[in-house]
Parts: sequence; C-alpha cells; structure tokens
Amino acid sequence: MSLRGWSANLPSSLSPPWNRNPPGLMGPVVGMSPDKKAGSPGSQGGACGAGTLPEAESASSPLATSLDRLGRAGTGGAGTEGETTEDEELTNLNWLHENLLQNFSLGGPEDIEGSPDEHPLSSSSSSSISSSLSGGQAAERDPLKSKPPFSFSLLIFMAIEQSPSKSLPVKDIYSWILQHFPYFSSAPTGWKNSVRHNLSLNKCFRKVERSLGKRCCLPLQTNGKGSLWCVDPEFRPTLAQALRKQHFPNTHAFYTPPASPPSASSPPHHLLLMEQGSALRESDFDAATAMMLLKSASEQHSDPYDQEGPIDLSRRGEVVLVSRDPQQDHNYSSSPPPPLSRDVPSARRAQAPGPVGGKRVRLRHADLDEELKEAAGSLLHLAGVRPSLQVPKQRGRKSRKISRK
DNA sequence: GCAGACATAAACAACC
DNA sequence: GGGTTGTTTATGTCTG
Repeated sequence: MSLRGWSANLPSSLSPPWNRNPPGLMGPVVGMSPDKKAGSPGSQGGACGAGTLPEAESASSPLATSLDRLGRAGTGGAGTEGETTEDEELTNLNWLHENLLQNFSLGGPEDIEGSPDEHPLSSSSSSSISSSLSGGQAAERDPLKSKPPFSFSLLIFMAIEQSPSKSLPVKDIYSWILQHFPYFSSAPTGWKNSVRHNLSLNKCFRKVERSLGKRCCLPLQTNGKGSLWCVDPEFRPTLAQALRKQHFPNTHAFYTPPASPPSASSPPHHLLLMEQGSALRESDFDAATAMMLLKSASEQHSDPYDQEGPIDLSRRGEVVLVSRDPQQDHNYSSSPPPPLSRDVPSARRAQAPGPVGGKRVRLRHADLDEELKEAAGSLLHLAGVRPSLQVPKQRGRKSRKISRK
C-alpha cells in the first residue's frame, strides 16, 4: 500500500514528494503491498511486533520526542483532507524528518548510545499518536501507519548505518524497521522476506560472519543465529546519494557550493530544529540529508569499521570504486545515479563481476569531499538560504495514477 | 511497448 | 520439529 497509504488516502497534491520518484530511482510499487491480503495485517502484528524482538536496543535510536511532535503534527499540523496547500506537503515532510532524518545526526552512534532512556516507539509514543487521532481515520491519516516512502534497500541501509557497529543481524534490521516504521508491525510478515531478499540480492549489503563482526562490533544481544549484515563501504556513498535523491529529487536544482564546510562545532541537527521551532521547511530535510551525507562521507575517512572490520574496501587514501555501468552491476541496488540493476537471475549474478570488476568510475576522496561540500551547502540552506521548492513534474503522472485506481 | 527498478510471494536448504 | 536465516526464482506493478 505504498501509494495507497501515502497518496491515495490523500489529495493528489498532498502526496509526499518522495513518491515522485527521482530519475532512476523507482518509487514504491503500488500494486503489491503488505496489506493487500485482506484480514491478515492484524494478526501479523504480534508476530513481528517489538515484543518479540528483545534485541531492539542494539538498533534503536531516540525517537520519542520526535514521535510526540509527530503526534502533534498529526492532530493539528496535517490540515484537513481536501486542502491542498504547500504547507501540507511540508507537513508530510515533517514526518519524514522528525521520524528518521533527525536520527542521522552528526553524533551518529554516540547519540544513540547517549540516550538509552528514550526507547523509540516503546510504549506509548506510537499508541498515543494513534489515540490522538480520531477513530478509524487514525490508521489512514497517521503516517506511521502508512508505508514508508523508502525502498527496502534504503531502509536496510538506514538501519545498518544507525547501528553503533555499522552492522546488524537481520533480526535487528527487522527491529529497526519496526521501530521507525510501525506500518510494518501491522503488515504481513512478507516484508521480512523482502528484507532478506534485499540483503541477499543487493550487492550494497554484505554478510559478515558473526565472529568477525564481533571484532569490530559491540556485543550483540542475539542468539547467535545468522550473520551480521553491513553496508559495503564501496556503496555507502551511493546509497547515501540514493537516500538524498529520494528525499530531494531536485536537490541539485538548488544546490549552491558552500563557502566553507560546516564546522565540527555545529550543533546537531536536532538542536537546530529546536532552535527553529516546529515550523520545518523543506530545507530542513535537505540539511538532514546533508547530515546523512556528512556522516557517511566522514566515515569513509575515519570509520573504525573500515579500519578493522571484515569489510575493508575503502581504506583511507584509497579510491572508492563505484560502478556506473548497469551491465556490469547486476546487483540489487537502490542507487539511482549509477542505475544498478537488480533481481537478476542467479546465472547472470554469478557471471557479474565483483565489486572491483568491470567498468568503473573512480570516486576518489575528492569526490567524497564534493559530497561533503554539497552537504555543507545544504547546511547553508538550513541556515536560512531557502531553496526554491520545485513542483515535481511527476505530479501529473501521480494524478493519473491515483485517478486510475 | 520496453527496460529497469522495486515489491512481494514462494520454495528450499541450512542452521540453531 | 519448529523457527529463523539465507538464497533463489518468479511475477506483478510502476516509471522513464
């Protein structure tokens, strides 16, 4: 129920911008959805709910406050159905930001560990939001109950990147997704299959032996079954870019090179938000994505995981290879700029060259610096340079799609 | 209309 | 034996 959840229940003008797919990055599929099976969602909630996932802490991050704010937004800020103002679109953006991007702060894992008291979605935060909404409209209007606008690849990417150890067992990936997207708690368990499917097929993710993983990871509260999954450092910038583009298809349209990169003393993004109050703007999301990029790019340079982890493809000073040839990259990727194909037959997959094979474009640290600069530019936008919000040209197509239903 | 991207389902094997 | 994990295949939908 991607579009049905995010758009079909809303006026077309309320459809979140991320549903207007950036070039090369397909949006959520409308047709087959976890809730397409009538009657099944409810029963699935218990099976995959947080209660059955005691290891959630390892992938958790503070969300309580943002969820509370989301609750307020759901009650008052979302506007009424039928209104088609730009502000309402921004309200949807608020959801994205406050639920996810805020976690991608400069603090990274430290931030997560630094606030153990706040257990995301534990408890009442989610239920209070639902209860704050009126009756049966809650599920429809509560974005927490709608399918997230991210592909599974990006969800997995975010989950892994949010983990202190930059690697997670599949169970913790489930937990992270459940915590941040309660939609899946009521969705059929097929989404877990999709997660595993992505992990297996997407070359952006790599399986790490648990014994090796522990070498660079914090102790995990798992039963030892399965492997750890991490993001291939080679594809981390690509995934970050995919995430950015998913948020801002028109990012480059308003990009202005920054005069200087943001200082290390810059306040975390959530602090900036606090200073600016609750009126979020689309530039905030750009900045949040910038945080993601900053974090991602910085880890390309100094991530201890890269230094001693089992995946050691991008050590300091070395080049990072990113394939740009779809013929060479028969992988399961969500990264748009190099259109990486996926879901290839196993035979083709076996024939596909490894991450270091094929036609490559060398992405040096200078390129990473460019991304850093771009992220810094986004921070400038956050500081007050408001970008022009272009109306995505897919709107017409979306309207067509909605009307087709 | 086609190719690519993505989601979903299902089968199967291995492991705990 | 049951549940989980991981892999593979197939199929449907949407978008460019």
